[in-house]
Amino acid sequence: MLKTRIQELRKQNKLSQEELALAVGVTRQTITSIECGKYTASLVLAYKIAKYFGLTIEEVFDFSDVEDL
Amino acid sequence: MLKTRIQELRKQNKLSQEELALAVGVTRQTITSIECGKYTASLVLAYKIAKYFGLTIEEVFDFSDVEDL
DNA sequence: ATTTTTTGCAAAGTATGCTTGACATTATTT
DNA sequence: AAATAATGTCAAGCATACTTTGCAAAAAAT
Repeated sequence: MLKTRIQELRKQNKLSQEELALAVGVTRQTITSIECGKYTASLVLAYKIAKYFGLTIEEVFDFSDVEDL
Repeated sequence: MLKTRIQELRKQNKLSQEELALAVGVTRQTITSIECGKYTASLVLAYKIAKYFGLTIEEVFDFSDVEDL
């Protein structure tokens, strides 16, 4: 499962899960599940979250555990 | 549906769909479907494809049509 | 021109992302 | 201390990513 900086970024910006969810057009449970590692965000959702924080996808999601090509 | 530069990058590198598929660990049909816009790649697959070409996700996938936040 | 490689497509099935609704626990506020 | 806000979780269901097999057409190679 991918690690993410979402929780860290959210707290830096004093943002609740619900506010972020609303901003990127998903439900709060979706944000919770991604933060807690239940599943990986879709590409479009990953983009929306990164853009919301003014970052790239690679800056928000940690791909270091993805098996080598 | 997201536009991608996959086909363009593949041809620049003289790579068949099957070779790319093998390299990133999916089937040929998955590459075809993504190139033809049948569906959007998952986040991890998007990363693997971008990394294969030595690019970032944002350089391979075109998010300009994703609705504004 | 014939063979071989590459590509597009279709249908059925499995796996995973996301929703809805609801409840319990932990912060935070007053 | 009591009320409110924020978070984690569970289950059922829908939507979409991906697989498998197989066939047909287009492109490339011989």
